[in-house]
Amino acid sequence: MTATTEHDAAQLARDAGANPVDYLRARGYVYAITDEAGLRRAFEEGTVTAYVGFDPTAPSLHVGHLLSIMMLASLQRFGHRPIALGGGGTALVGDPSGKTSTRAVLSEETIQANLRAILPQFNRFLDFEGGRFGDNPPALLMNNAEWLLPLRYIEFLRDIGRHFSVNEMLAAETYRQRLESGAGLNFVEFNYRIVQAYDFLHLYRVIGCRLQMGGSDQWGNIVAGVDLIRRVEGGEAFGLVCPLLTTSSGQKMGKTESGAVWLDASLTTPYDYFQYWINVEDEDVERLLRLYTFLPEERIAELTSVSGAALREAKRVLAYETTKLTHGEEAAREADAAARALFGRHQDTDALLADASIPTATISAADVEAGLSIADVFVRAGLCSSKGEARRLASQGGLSIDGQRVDDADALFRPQREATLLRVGKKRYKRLIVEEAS
RNA sequence: GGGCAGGUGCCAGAGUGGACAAUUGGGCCUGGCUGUAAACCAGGUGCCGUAAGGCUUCGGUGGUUCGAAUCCGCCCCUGCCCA
Repeated sequence: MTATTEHDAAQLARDAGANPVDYLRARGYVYAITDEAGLRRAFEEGTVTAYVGFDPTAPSLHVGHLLSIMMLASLQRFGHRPIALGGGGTALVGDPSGKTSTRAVLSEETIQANLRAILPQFNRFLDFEGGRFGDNPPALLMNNAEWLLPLRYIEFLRDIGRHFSVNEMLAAETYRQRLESGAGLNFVEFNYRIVQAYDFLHLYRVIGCRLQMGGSDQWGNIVAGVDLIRRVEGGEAFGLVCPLLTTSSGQKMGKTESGAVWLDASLTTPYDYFQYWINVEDEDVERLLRLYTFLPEERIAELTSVSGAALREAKRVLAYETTKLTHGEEAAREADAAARALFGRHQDTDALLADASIPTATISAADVEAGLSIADVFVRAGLCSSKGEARRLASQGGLSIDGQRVDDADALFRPQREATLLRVGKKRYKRLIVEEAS
Protein backbone atom coordinates (compact mmCIF):
# COMPACT_ATOMS: atom_id res chain seq x y z
CA MET A 1 0.00 0.00 0.00
CA THR A 2 1.08 3.51 -0.75
CA ALA A 3 2.97 5.27 1.92
CA THR A 4 1.11 8.33 3.03
CA THR A 5 2.69 11.42 1.63
CA GLU A 6 3.92 13.92 4.14
CA HIS A 7 2.40 16.69 2.19
CA ASP A 8 -0.80 16.09 0.36
CA ALA A 9 -1.67 17.49 -3.01
CA ALA A 10 -3.27 20.64 -1.67
CA GLN A 11 -0.32 21.50 0.52
CA LEU A 12 2.08 20.79 -2.31
CA ALA A 13 0.13 23.15 -4.53
CA ARG A 14 0.23 25.78 -1.85
CA ASP A 15 3.98 25.37 -1.41
CA ALA A 16 4.32 25.82 -5.14
CA GLY A 17 2.52 29.11 -4.79
CA ALA A 18 -0.66 28.11 -6.57
CA ASN A 19 -3.89 29.99 -6.12
CA PRO A 20 -6.51 27.78 -4.48
CA VAL A 21 -8.78 28.41 -7.43
CA ASP A 22 -6.27 26.74 -9.71
CA TYR A 23 -5.93 23.79 -7.40
CA LEU A 24 -9.68 23.34 -7.11
CA ARG A 25 -10.04 23.59 -10.83
CA ALA A 26 -7.25 21.13 -11.56
CA ARG A 27 -8.81 18.68 -9.18
CA GLY A 28 -12.20 18.95 -10.81
CA TYR A 29 -14.11 20.65 -8.03
CA VAL A 30 -15.08 23.73 -9.95
CA TYR A 31 -18.30 23.87 -11.87
CA ALA A 32 -18.89 27.58 -11.63
CA ILE A 33 -17.63 30.63 -9.76
CA THR A 34 -19.53 33.87 -9.40
CA ASP A 35 -16.52 36.12 -9.90
CA GLU A 36 -13.37 34.16 -10.50
CA ALA A 37 -11.02 37.10 -10.80
CA GLY A 38 -12.37 38.59 -7.60
CA LEU A 39 -12.09 35.31 -5.74
CA ARG A 40 -8.50 34.82 -6.86
CA ARG A 41 -7.69 38.26 -5.62
CA ALA A 42 -9.37 37.57 -2.30
CA PHE A 43 -7.29 34.44 -1.84
CA GLU A 44 -4.13 36.34 -2.62
CA GLU A 45 -4.90 39.19 -0.29
CA GLY A 46 -5.40 37.23 2.86
CA THR A 47 -7.27 34.57 4.75
CA VAL A 48 -10.65 33.81 3.27
CA THR A 49 -13.41 32.37 5.37
CA ALA A 50 -15.56 29.95 3.41
CA TYR A 51 -18.59 27.94 4.34
CA VAL A 52 -20.74 25.09 3.17
CA GLY A 53 -24.15 24.38 4.58
CA PHE A 54 -25.23 20.86 5.46
CA ASP A 55 -28.85 20.13 6.19
CA PRO A 56 -29.21 17.59 8.98
CA THR A 57 -31.92 15.56 7.34
CA ALA A 58 -30.36 12.28 8.44
CA PRO A 59 -28.27 11.16 11.40
CA SER A 60 -25.12 11.03 9.30
CA LEU A 61 -23.45 12.66 6.35
CA HIS A 62 -23.03 10.51 3.30
CA VAL A 63 -20.78 10.26 0.30
CA GLY A 64 -22.89 12.83 -1.50
CA HIS A 65 -21.64 15.43 0.97
CA LEU A 66 -18.04 14.47 0.53
CA LEU A 67 -17.19 16.79 -2.33
CA SER A 68 -18.16 19.84 -0.37
CA ILE A 69 -16.23 18.60 2.62
CA MET A 70 -13.18 18.01 0.45
CA MET A 71 -13.41 21.55 -0.86
CA LEU A 72 -13.46 22.92 2.67
CA ALA A 73 -10.59 20.65 3.65
CA SER A 74 -8.61 21.73 0.62
CA LEU A 75 -9.00 25.41 1.38
CA GLN A 76 -7.90 24.86 4.92
CA ARG A 77 -4.70 23.33 3.61
CA PHE A 78 -4.15 26.59 1.80
CA GLY A 79 -4.38 28.40 5.10
CA HIS A 80 -7.96 29.57 4.79
CA ARG A 81 -10.76 29.14 7.25
CA PRO A 82 -13.53 26.64 6.64
CA ILE A 83 -16.90 26.70 8.30
CA ALA A 84 -19.13 23.69 8.37
CA LEU A 85 -22.57 25.11 8.84
CA GLY A 86 -25.19 22.82 10.26
CA GLY A 87 -28.59 23.69 8.89
CA GLY A 88 -30.52 23.33 12.09
CA GLY A 89 -32.73 26.17 10.96
CA THR A 90 -32.87 25.64 7.23
CA ALA A 91 -33.75 21.97 7.63
CA LEU A 92 -36.97 23.12 9.19
CA VAL A 93 -37.78 24.85 5.96
CA GLY A 94 -36.77 22.11 3.54
CA ASP A 95 -34.73 22.63 0.41
CA PRO A 96 -36.76 22.01 -2.73
CA SER A 97 -33.65 21.92 -4.94
CA GLY A 98 -33.53 18.78 -6.97
CA LYS A 99 -36.44 17.30 -5.14
CA THR A 100 -39.37 16.18 -7.15
CA SER A 101 -41.72 16.43 -4.27
CA THR A 102 -42.06 18.10 -0.94
CA ARG A 103 -39.87 16.51 1.63
CA ALA A 104 -41.38 15.29 4.83
CA VAL A 105 -41.01 17.89 7.53
CA LEU A 106 -38.62 16.92 10.25
CA SER A 107 -39.28 17.75 13.82
CA GLU A 108 -36.98 20.11 15.60
CA GLU A 109 -35.86 17.36 17.97
CA THR A 110 -34.92 15.07 15.10
CA ILE A 111 -32.96 17.82 13.46
CA GLN A 112 -31.08 18.64 16.62
CA ALA A 113 -30.31 14.98 17.19
CA ASN A 114 -29.09 14.65 13.63
CA LEU A 115 -26.91 17.68 14.02
CA ARG A 116 -25.28 16.34 17.12
CA ALA A 117 -24.46 13.18 15.23
CA ILE A 118 -23.21 14.92 12.12
CA LEU A 119 -20.96 17.62 13.47
CA PRO A 120 -18.28 15.26 14.83
CA GLN A 121 -17.96 13.72 11.38
CA PHE A 122 -16.17 16.80 10.14
CA ASN A 123 -13.39 16.11 12.59
CA ARG A 124 -11.49 13.77 10.34
CA PHE A 125 -11.50 16.18 7.45
CA LEU A 126 -11.13 19.55 9.06
CA ASP A 127 -8.76 20.85 11.69
CA PHE A 128 -10.66 22.51 14.48
CA GLU A 129 -7.56 23.27 16.48
CA GLY A 130 -5.66 25.18 13.87
CA GLY A 131 -2.09 24.80 12.75
CA ARG A 132 -2.27 21.25 11.48
CA PHE A 133 -1.33 22.42 7.99
CA GLY A 134 1.08 25.14 8.88
CA ASP A 135 -0.51 28.42 9.81
CA ASN A 136 -4.11 27.48 9.06
CA PRO A 137 -6.77 28.92 11.32
CA PRO A 138 -9.09 26.51 13.07
CA ALA A 139 -12.21 25.42 11.27
CA LEU A 140 -15.55 26.39 12.75
CA LEU A 141 -18.76 24.53 13.31
CA MET A 142 -21.89 26.59 13.38
CA ASN A 143 -25.60 26.03 13.42
CA ASN A 144 -27.89 28.43 11.65
CA ALA A 145 -30.73 27.63 14.04
CA GLU A 146 -28.88 30.00 16.32
CA TRP A 147 -29.76 33.04 14.25
CA LEU A 148 -32.67 31.82 12.17
CA LEU A 149 -34.97 30.73 14.94
CA PRO A 150 -35.02 34.07 16.77
CA LEU A 151 -35.83 35.98 13.58
CA ARG A 152 -38.92 38.12 13.70
CA TYR A 153 -41.15 37.80 10.73
CA ILE A 154 -42.09 41.37 9.99
CA GLU A 155 -38.60 42.64 10.52
CA PHE A 156 -37.24 39.95 8.30
CA LEU A 157 -39.72 40.74 5.56
CA ARG A 158 -38.89 44.40 5.74
CA ASP A 159 -35.11 44.11 5.88
CA ILE A 160 -34.44 41.03 3.83
CA GLY A 161 -37.58 40.12 1.94
CA ARG A 162 -37.64 43.41 0.07
CA HIS A 163 -34.44 42.49 -1.74
CA PHE A 164 -35.94 39.47 -3.43
CA SER A 165 -37.88 39.64 -6.63
CA VAL A 166 -40.63 37.09 -6.90
CA ASN A 167 -40.46 37.27 -10.67
CA GLU A 168 -36.82 36.34 -10.55
CA MET A 169 -37.35 33.52 -8.13
CA LEU A 170 -40.15 32.07 -10.19
CA ALA A 171 -37.83 32.04 -13.16
CA ALA A 172 -35.17 30.17 -11.20
CA GLU A 173 -34.58 26.63 -12.33
CA THR A 174 -35.27 25.12 -8.93
CA TYR A 175 -38.66 26.64 -8.55
CA ARG A 176 -39.66 26.64 -12.19
CA GLN A 177 -39.11 22.92 -12.46
CA ARG A 178 -41.26 22.23 -9.51
CA LEU A 179 -43.99 24.49 -10.78
CA GLU A 180 -43.92 23.13 -14.30
CA SER A 181 -43.75 19.51 -13.34
CA GLY A 182 -46.93 20.05 -11.39
CA ALA A 183 -45.29 18.62 -8.31
CA GLY A 184 -46.19 21.65 -6.28
CA LEU A 185 -44.20 23.94 -4.13
CA ASN A 186 -45.36 25.29 -0.85
CA PHE A 187 -44.59 28.68 0.58
CA VAL A 188 -42.14 27.41 3.12
CA GLU A 189 -40.01 25.78 0.44
CA PHE A 190 -40.30 28.88 -1.64
CA ASN A 191 -38.59 30.73 1.17
CA TYR A 192 -35.65 28.39 1.37
CA ARG A 193 -33.56 30.51 -0.93
CA ILE A 194 -34.17 33.65 1.08
CA VAL A 195 -33.27 31.98 4.30
CA GLN A 196 -30.09 30.52 2.87
CA ALA A 197 -29.12 33.87 1.43
CA TYR A 198 -29.66 35.34 4.84
CA ASP A 199 -27.27 32.78 6.34
CA PHE A 200 -24.54 34.01 4.07
CA LEU A 201 -25.29 37.62 4.96
CA HIS A 202 -25.21 36.76 8.62
CA LEU A 203 -21.88 34.97 8.37
CA TYR A 204 -20.51 37.84 6.34
CA ARG A 205 -21.52 40.30 9.01
CA VAL A 206 -20.46 38.29 12.01
CA ILE A 207 -17.18 36.76 10.93
CA GLY A 208 -16.50 38.23 7.56
CA CYS A 209 -17.24 35.04 5.66
CA ARG A 210 -16.89 35.81 1.99
CA LEU A 211 -17.22 32.52 0.16
CA GLN A 212 -19.98 29.99 0.03
CA MET A 213 -19.48 26.68 -1.69
CA GLY A 214 -21.77 23.77 -2.45
CA GLY A 215 -23.07 21.54 -5.19
CA SER A 216 -24.18 23.05 -8.45
CA ASP A 217 -27.79 22.58 -7.43
CA GLN A 218 -27.08 25.24 -4.84
CA TRP A 219 -25.95 27.81 -7.40
CA GLY A 220 -29.11 29.85 -7.32
CA ASN A 221 -29.23 29.92 -3.55
CA ILE A 222 -25.58 30.86 -3.30
CA VAL A 223 -25.86 33.62 -5.86
CA ALA A 224 -28.85 34.96 -3.96
CA GLY A 225 -26.62 35.26 -0.91
CA VAL A 226 -23.86 36.99 -2.82
CA ASP A 227 -26.42 39.47 -4.18
CA LEU A 228 -27.95 40.03 -0.80
CA ILE A 229 -24.58 40.88 0.73
CA ARG A 230 -23.96 43.39 -2.01
CA ARG A 231 -27.38 44.97 -1.70
CA VAL A 232 -27.54 45.16 2.04
CA GLU A 233 -23.92 45.72 2.97
CA GLY A 234 -22.37 46.74 -0.29
CA GLY A 235 -19.96 43.89 0.37
CA GLU A 236 -18.10 41.61 -2.01
CA ALA A 237 -18.72 37.91 -1.56
CA PHE A 238 -18.26 34.89 -3.77
CA GLY A 239 -19.83 31.62 -4.65
CA LEU A 240 -18.21 28.48 -5.97
CA VAL A 241 -20.04 25.30 -6.83
CA CYS A 242 -18.84 21.84 -7.70
CA PRO A 243 -20.42 19.59 -10.28
CA LEU A 244 -23.13 17.21 -9.23
CA LEU A 245 -21.32 13.98 -9.60
CA THR A 246 -22.71 10.96 -11.27
CA THR A 247 -20.87 7.78 -12.09
CA SER A 248 -20.20 6.89 -15.69
CA SER A 249 -23.39 4.91 -15.76
CA GLY A 250 -25.39 7.86 -14.55
CA GLN A 251 -25.82 6.87 -10.93
CA LYS A 252 -25.68 9.53 -8.30
CA MET A 253 -22.41 9.36 -6.40
CA GLY A 254 -22.82 7.65 -3.08
CA LYS A 255 -26.09 5.96 -3.83
CA THR A 256 -26.47 2.23 -3.94
CA GLU A 257 -29.44 -0.09 -4.21
CA SER A 258 -29.54 -0.25 -0.48
CA GLY A 259 -29.46 3.51 -0.06
CA ALA A 260 -26.86 6.09 0.70
CA VAL A 261 -23.27 5.28 1.56
CA TRP A 262 -22.92 6.85 4.99
CA LEU A 263 -19.88 8.27 6.66
CA ASP A 264 -21.02 6.89 9.99
CA ALA A 265 -19.38 3.54 10.65
CA SER A 266 -22.47 2.13 12.28
CA LEU A 267 -24.61 2.88 9.24
CA THR A 268 -22.09 1.88 6.59
CA THR A 269 -19.25 -0.23 7.94
CA PRO A 270 -15.73 0.69 6.91
CA TYR A 271 -15.68 -2.63 5.08
CA ASP A 272 -18.72 -1.68 3.01
CA TYR A 273 -17.41 1.82 2.55
CA PHE A 274 -14.18 0.43 1.17
CA GLN A 275 -16.15 -1.93 -1.05
CA TYR A 276 -18.17 0.94 -2.43
CA TRP A 277 -15.06 2.67 -3.62
CA ILE A 278 -13.22 -0.35 -4.91
CA ASN A 279 -16.22 -1.25 -7.00
CA VAL A 280 -16.27 1.93 -9.03
CA GLU A 281 -16.17 1.68 -12.79
CA ASP A 282 -12.90 1.91 -14.69
CA GLU A 283 -13.80 5.19 -16.30
CA ASP A 284 -14.36 6.83 -12.95
CA VAL A 285 -11.20 5.97 -11.03
CA GLU A 286 -9.03 8.81 -12.17
CA ARG A 287 -11.62 11.48 -11.62
CA LEU A 288 -12.51 10.07 -8.22
CA LEU A 289 -8.91 9.87 -7.08
CA ARG A 290 -8.59 13.57 -7.81
CA LEU A 291 -11.80 14.52 -6.09
CA TYR A 292 -11.89 12.26 -3.09
CA THR A 293 -8.25 11.89 -2.10
CA PHE A 294 -5.36 14.25 -1.57
CA LEU A 295 -2.97 12.11 -3.56
CA PRO A 296 -0.57 14.17 -5.63
CA GLU A 297 -1.13 14.42 -9.32
CA GLU A 298 1.94 12.33 -10.23
CA ARG A 299 0.77 9.47 -8.10
CA ILE A 300 -2.65 9.55 -9.71
CA ALA A 301 -1.13 9.68 -13.15
CA GLU A 302 1.05 6.71 -12.29
CA LEU A 303 -1.87 4.70 -10.96
CA THR A 304 -4.13 5.39 -13.89
CA SER A 305 -1.60 5.15 -16.68
CA VAL A 306 -2.45 1.48 -16.96
CA SER A 307 -5.58 -0.02 -18.38
CA GLY A 308 -7.56 -3.20 -18.04
CA ALA A 309 -7.27 -5.33 -14.98
CA ALA A 310 -4.26 -3.38 -13.79
CA LEU A 311 -6.60 -0.54 -12.93
CA ARG A 312 -7.69 -2.55 -9.93
CA GLU A 313 -4.65 -1.28 -8.10
CA ALA A 314 -5.84 2.28 -8.66
CA LYS A 315 -9.22 1.34 -7.30
CA ARG A 316 -7.65 -0.26 -4.28
CA VAL A 317 -5.73 2.87 -3.55
CA LEU A 318 -8.87 4.93 -4.05
CA ALA A 319 -10.76 2.72 -1.62
CA TYR A 320 -7.93 2.77 0.88
CA GLU A 321 -7.45 6.51 0.80
CA THR A 322 -11.13 7.38 1.00
CA THR A 323 -11.69 4.91 3.82
CA LYS A 324 -8.69 6.34 5.63
CA LEU A 325 -10.02 9.87 5.30
CA THR A 326 -13.41 8.90 6.61
CA HIS A 327 -12.67 6.18 9.13
CA GLY A 328 -8.99 6.48 9.87
CA GLU A 329 -5.93 4.51 8.92
CA GLU A 330 -6.60 1.52 11.13
CA ALA A 331 -10.05 0.92 9.68
CA ALA A 332 -8.73 1.40 6.16
CA ARG A 333 -6.05 -1.20 6.71
CA GLU A 334 -8.54 -3.70 8.04
CA ALA A 335 -10.98 -3.15 5.22
CA ASP A 336 -8.17 -3.54 2.76
CA ALA A 337 -6.98 -6.74 4.43
CA ALA A 338 -10.48 -8.15 4.38
CA ALA A 339 -10.86 -7.28 0.72
CA ARG A 340 -7.58 -8.96 -0.14
CA ALA A 341 -8.50 -12.05 1.78
CA LEU A 342 -11.96 -12.38 0.26
CA PHE A 343 -11.20 -11.41 -3.28
CA GLY A 344 -7.60 -12.44 -3.60
CA ARG A 345 -6.44 -15.11 -6.00
CA HIS A 346 -5.97 -17.85 -3.49
CA GLN A 347 -8.81 -18.10 -1.11
CA ASP A 348 -7.83 -19.78 2.06
CA THR A 349 -11.03 -20.58 3.85
CA ASP A 350 -9.34 -21.26 7.16
CA ALA A 351 -7.58 -17.92 7.11
CA LEU A 352 -10.79 -16.20 6.10
CA LEU A 353 -12.66 -17.69 8.99
CA ALA A 354 -10.08 -16.45 11.43
CA ASP A 355 -9.99 -12.98 9.93
CA ALA A 356 -11.83 -10.59 12.18
CA SER A 357 -11.79 -7.83 9.60
CA ILE A 358 -14.37 -9.68 7.55
CA PRO A 359 -17.96 -8.69 8.31
CA THR A 360 -19.27 -11.03 10.91
CA ALA A 361 -22.61 -12.13 12.24
CA THR A 362 -23.19 -14.36 15.21
CA ILE A 363 -25.76 -16.97 15.99
CA SER A 364 -26.32 -18.94 19.12
CA ALA A 365 -25.36 -22.58 19.36
CA ALA A 366 -28.69 -23.36 20.94
CA ASP A 367 -30.52 -22.06 17.87
CA VAL A 368 -28.39 -24.15 15.58
CA GLU A 369 -29.03 -27.24 17.64
CA ALA A 370 -32.74 -26.55 17.65
CA GLY A 371 -32.53 -26.84 13.88
CA LEU A 372 -32.17 -23.96 11.48
CA SER A 373 -32.48 -24.19 7.76
CA ILE A 374 -29.80 -22.70 5.60
CA ALA A 375 -32.31 -20.09 4.51
CA ASP A 376 -32.91 -19.14 8.15
CA VAL A 377 -29.21 -18.70 8.65
CA PHE A 378 -28.79 -16.40 5.67
CA VAL A 379 -31.70 -14.33 6.86
CA ARG A 380 -30.30 -14.08 10.35
CA ALA A 381 -26.90 -13.12 9.05
CA GLY A 382 -28.58 -10.25 7.26
CA LEU A 383 -27.63 -11.47 3.83
CA CYS A 384 -31.18 -12.25 2.72
CA SER A 385 -34.29 -10.34 3.58
CA SER A 386 -36.58 -13.35 3.67
CA LYS A 387 -36.51 -17.08 3.41
CA GLY A 388 -38.25 -16.75 0.10
CA GLU A 389 -35.38 -14.68 -1.17
CA ALA A 390 -32.88 -17.18 0.16
CA ARG A 391 -34.66 -20.00 -1.70
CA ARG A 392 -34.79 -17.96 -4.83
CA LEU A 393 -31.11 -17.17 -4.64
CA ALA A 394 -30.23 -20.78 -3.94
CA SER A 395 -32.20 -21.98 -6.94
CA GLN A 396 -30.29 -19.47 -9.04
CA GLY A 397 -26.98 -20.63 -7.64
CA GLY A 398 -26.37 -17.48 -5.71
CA LEU A 399 -25.72 -18.84 -2.23
CA SER A 400 -22.68 -20.55 -0.94
CA ILE A 401 -21.31 -21.81 2.34
CA ASP A 402 -17.56 -22.17 2.79
CA GLY A 403 -17.22 -21.90 -0.95
CA GLN A 404 -19.72 -24.68 -1.64
CA ARG A 405 -22.82 -23.82 -3.61
CA VAL A 406 -26.05 -24.29 -1.74
CA ASP A 407 -28.59 -26.27 -3.74
CA ASP A 408 -31.28 -26.57 -1.16
CA ALA A 409 -31.90 -23.60 1.06
CA ASP A 410 -34.29 -25.63 3.16
CA ALA A 411 -31.72 -28.16 4.16
CA LEU A 412 -30.67 -28.14 7.76
CA PHE A 413 -27.74 -25.91 8.58
CA ARG A 414 -24.96 -28.06 9.96
CA PRO A 415 -21.82 -26.05 10.57
CA GLN A 416 -18.56 -27.99 10.54
CA ARG A 417 -16.95 -25.64 13.02
CA GLU A 418 -17.78 -22.54 14.93
CA ALA A 419 -17.08 -20.22 12.01
CA THR A 420 -18.66 -20.46 8.59
CA LEU A 421 -18.24 -18.31 5.52
CA LEU A 422 -21.53 -17.30 3.93
CA ARG A 423 -21.70 -15.73 0.54
CA VAL A 424 -24.46 -14.23 -1.58
CA GLY A 425 -23.75 -13.50 -5.17
CA LYS A 426 -20.21 -12.69 -6.04
CA LYS A 427 -19.52 -9.93 -3.63
CA ARG A 428 -21.44 -10.18 -0.42
CA TYR A 429 -19.69 -12.14 2.28
CA LYS A 430 -20.31 -12.71 5.91
CA ARG A 431 -18.52 -14.72 8.48
CA LEU A 432 -20.94 -16.55 10.72
CA ILE A 433 -19.83 -17.41 14.22
CA VAL A 434 -21.74 -19.91 16.27
CA GLU A 435 -21.62 -18.80 19.86
CA GLU A 436 -22.22 -20.85 22.94
CA ALA A 437 -25.13 -19.17 24.60
CA SER A 438 -24.28 -17.27 27.73
C1' G B 1 -64.35 28.46 -0.05
C1' G B 2 -66.20 26.23 -5.11
C1' G B 3 -65.32 22.99 -9.52
C1' C B 4 -62.42 19.19 -11.85
C1' A B 5 -58.66 15.28 -11.93
C1' G B 6 -55.90 12.05 -9.06
C1' G B 7 -53.57 8.84 -4.77
C1' U B 8 -51.54 1.12 -7.23
C1' G B 9 -45.52 -2.70 -5.69
C1' C B 10 -38.33 0.70 -5.33
C1' C B 11 -39.85 4.38 -9.42
C1' A B 12 -42.87 5.36 -13.67
C1' G B 13 -47.41 3.60 -15.00
C1' A B 14 -51.64 -0.17 -16.70
C1' G B 15 -55.85 -2.38 -14.45
C1' U B 16 -61.77 0.06 -13.21
C1' G B 17 -66.60 -6.17 -9.55
C1' G B 18 -64.28 -12.59 -10.05
C1' A B 19 -59.42 -15.32 -14.70
C1' C B 20 -55.06 -9.89 -9.92
C1' A B 21 -49.85 -10.96 -5.96
C1' A B 22 -51.85 -7.39 -9.89
C1' U B 23 -49.78 -6.11 -17.75
C1' U B 24 -45.48 -3.31 -19.13
C1' G B 25 -40.95 -0.29 -18.80
C1' G B 26 -36.91 1.29 -15.76
C1' G B 27 -34.21 -0.02 -11.55
C1' C B 28 -32.36 -3.89 -8.65
C1' C B 29 -30.85 -9.13 -7.76
C1' U B 30 -28.83 -13.94 -9.50
C1' G B 31 -26.38 -16.92 -13.17
C1' G B 32 -23.06 -17.05 -17.63
C1' C B 33 -18.59 -14.36 -19.67
C1' U B 34 -14.88 -11.42 -16.73
C1' G B 35 -10.74 -8.03 -13.68
C1' U B 36 -14.77 -7.23 -6.97
C1' A B 37 -14.87 -2.94 -14.18
C1' A B 38 -17.95 -2.11 -18.49
C1' A B 39 -20.76 -4.31 -22.41
C1' C B 40 -23.62 -8.48 -23.68
C1' C B 41 -26.94 -12.94 -22.95
C1' A B 42 -30.44 -15.69 -19.66
C1' G B 43 -33.47 -15.96 -15.43
C1' G B 44 -35.61 -13.70 -11.08
C1' U B 45 -37.94 -9.65 -8.32
C1' G B 46 -44.66 -9.42 -1.67
C1' C B 47 -44.52 -12.97 2.86
C1' C B 48 -45.01 -18.16 4.82
C1' G B 49 -44.80 -23.07 2.83
C1' U B 50 -40.60 -28.77 -0.18
C1' A B 51 -45.20 -28.52 -2.59
C1' A B 52 -50.36 -28.15 -2.89
C1' G B 53 -51.85 -24.04 -0.87
C1' G B 54 -52.33 -20.09 2.56
C1' C B 55 -51.61 -15.01 4.12
C1' U B 56 -50.99 -9.67 3.64
C1' U B 57 -50.93 -5.60 -0.24
C1' C B 58 -53.54 -1.06 -4.53
C1' G B 59 -54.08 6.75 0.58
C1' G B 60 -57.30 5.86 5.53
C1' U B 61 -61.82 4.14 7.35
C1' G B 62 -66.75 2.24 7.23
C1' G B 63 -70.21 -0.09 3.91
C1' U B 64 -72.53 -2.92 -0.56
C1' U B 65 -71.53 -7.93 -2.53
C1' C B 66 -70.96 -14.99 -2.42
C1' G B 67 -66.60 -11.99 -4.06
C1' A B 68 -63.63 -5.17 -4.25
C1' A B 69 -57.41 -2.32 -6.38
C1' U B 70 -62.07 -1.97 -9.02
C1' C B 71 -68.95 0.14 -6.57
C1' C B 72 -70.91 3.60 -2.41
C1' G B 73 -70.24 7.02 2.24
C1' C B 74 -66.96 9.76 5.21
C1' C B 75 -61.90 11.39 6.10
C1' C B 76 -56.71 12.59 4.72
C1' C B 77 -53.28 14.07 0.92
C1' U B 78 -51.71 16.01 -4.17
C1' G B 79 -52.36 18.68 -8.79
C1' C B 80 -55.16 21.97 -12.11
C1' C B 81 -58.93 25.85 -12.70
C1' C B 82 -62.00 29.61 -10.27
C1' A B 83 -62.50 32.78 -5.76
